Amino acid sequence: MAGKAAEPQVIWARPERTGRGPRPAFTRADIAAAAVRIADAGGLEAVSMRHVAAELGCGTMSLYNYVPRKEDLYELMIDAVGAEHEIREPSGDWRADMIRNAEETRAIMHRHTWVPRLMSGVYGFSPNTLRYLEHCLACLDPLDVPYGVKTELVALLNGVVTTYTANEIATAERTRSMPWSEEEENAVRIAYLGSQVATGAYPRLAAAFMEDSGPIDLEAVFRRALERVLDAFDPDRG
Amino acid sequence: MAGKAAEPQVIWARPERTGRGPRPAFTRADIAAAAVRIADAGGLEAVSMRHVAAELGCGTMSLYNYVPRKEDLYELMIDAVGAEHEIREPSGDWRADMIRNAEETRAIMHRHTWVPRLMSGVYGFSPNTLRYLEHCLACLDPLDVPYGVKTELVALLNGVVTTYTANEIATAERTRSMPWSEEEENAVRIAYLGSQVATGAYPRLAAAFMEDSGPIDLEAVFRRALERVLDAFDPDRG
DNA sequence: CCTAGTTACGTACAGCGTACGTAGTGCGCT
DNA sequence: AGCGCACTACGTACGCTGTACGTAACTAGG
Repeated sequence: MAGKAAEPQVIWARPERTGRGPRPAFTRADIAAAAVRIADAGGLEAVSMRHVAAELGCGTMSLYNYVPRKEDLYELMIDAVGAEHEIREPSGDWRADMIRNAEETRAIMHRHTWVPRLMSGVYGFSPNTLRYLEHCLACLDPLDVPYGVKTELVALLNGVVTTYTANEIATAERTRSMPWSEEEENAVRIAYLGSQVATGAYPRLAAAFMEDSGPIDLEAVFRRALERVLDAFDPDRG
Repeated sequence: MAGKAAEPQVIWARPERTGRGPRPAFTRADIAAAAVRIADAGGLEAVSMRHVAAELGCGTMSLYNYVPRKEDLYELMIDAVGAEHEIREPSGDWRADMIRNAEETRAIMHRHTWVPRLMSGVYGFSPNTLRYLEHCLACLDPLDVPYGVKTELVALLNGVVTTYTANEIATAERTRSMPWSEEEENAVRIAYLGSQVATGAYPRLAAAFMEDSGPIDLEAVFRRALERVLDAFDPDRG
């Protein structure tokens, strides 16, 4: 009735090549790599259909043969960085393996600081995501709980990794984009926080800031959070 | 040297009114409320400076007197929904109180589905955010650990709430924006997942899907995740 | 009272996603 | 073998975005 309609919305469900017509000049991997390159160099806002097309050396609208909507380009990008996970044989120590996975995810996100911003609103079942998920479950083979619990562990851990790393990146980028130095920015921030705290409305926040006002080791904070989550699933926790 | 420069980057650090010149026609709260109204009705992509100005009944560029950059408008929006947290006297049971806080955050996000997308990349020290943080610490008064641990608990819990709710919203919106029904979408999705799983490359994912393929209770999944996180901090855990 | 700093806002510009139309190409079917 | 159709390629154009800049009106501090 309504003309076209009813193609698969999810890019992974549509075949990369149908066999009819001229050979496509690029693969999805080519396109994803170009977009990733641009995002790494100029941030997520530099990723426009025009820029990606230019990077590939083709007309802007040609891109739409491969990527029906820009949102799908994002999906390709997430999948592309997912390929950077180094899948290795599980060691038998599920805690150590999961920590390694989490640290690797964090490293990937620090390498591609736009990833966390894309994580909300992405389908989540790209080939490399599935590959990584399967790998996590393999690492959890020694843990004797139902698969339902294992998937909850993976979801929880990934969530923590994403939010923690997103925060690290956000604060880092904020200070980077400043025309002034990091010290100045921190001074302004502390001054503001101090002025708020000084009103007496936030006594516990004030106490918390008093407790440790030195420079914080983000890596250590991250590690502690991981251990906490794993503790919650460890039957042998002491 | 370079002309202007060096105004506070963070909107909360600049005063709402300086005392000089004509009385401003709106407050920050007015602007935030207008933006929230638009986002609730038309999604985050409907929030443009022009739309917000029109909603307020003023010229587009007048908005820039109040909000130097669009990013700051987002900041106002996050603060505005933060006001929806109902701060009530802690009960003495920190687990119950924190679960209540988390459920309330989840409810707010479901009421304003654009919140999770804005959480990455926002400053995080708006007045209402500080208020909420202070409240969480107050709820944790009965827990006898250093403030450092308490703030880590709050951060971890908020992270979990955000990612879980973001996922719920993402899948819900995906099926809503379909021209076809939810059943059809699910059929396509299951068909795709099934085709992937059928390759034999993901045996554990296959097993996990076999284990429970019925409709899942998202609320219960969320609750379990909360309990897990709280377990990790509970000295009295059995 | 004067004047500097503010509010208000119209205009303008560069860039965005993408609908649409047209031309060329090569696989699959008859 | 060759027809036809589905595909690739891409230029043009439209409506929208954020916001720099200039101008006019206004008001509080010195």
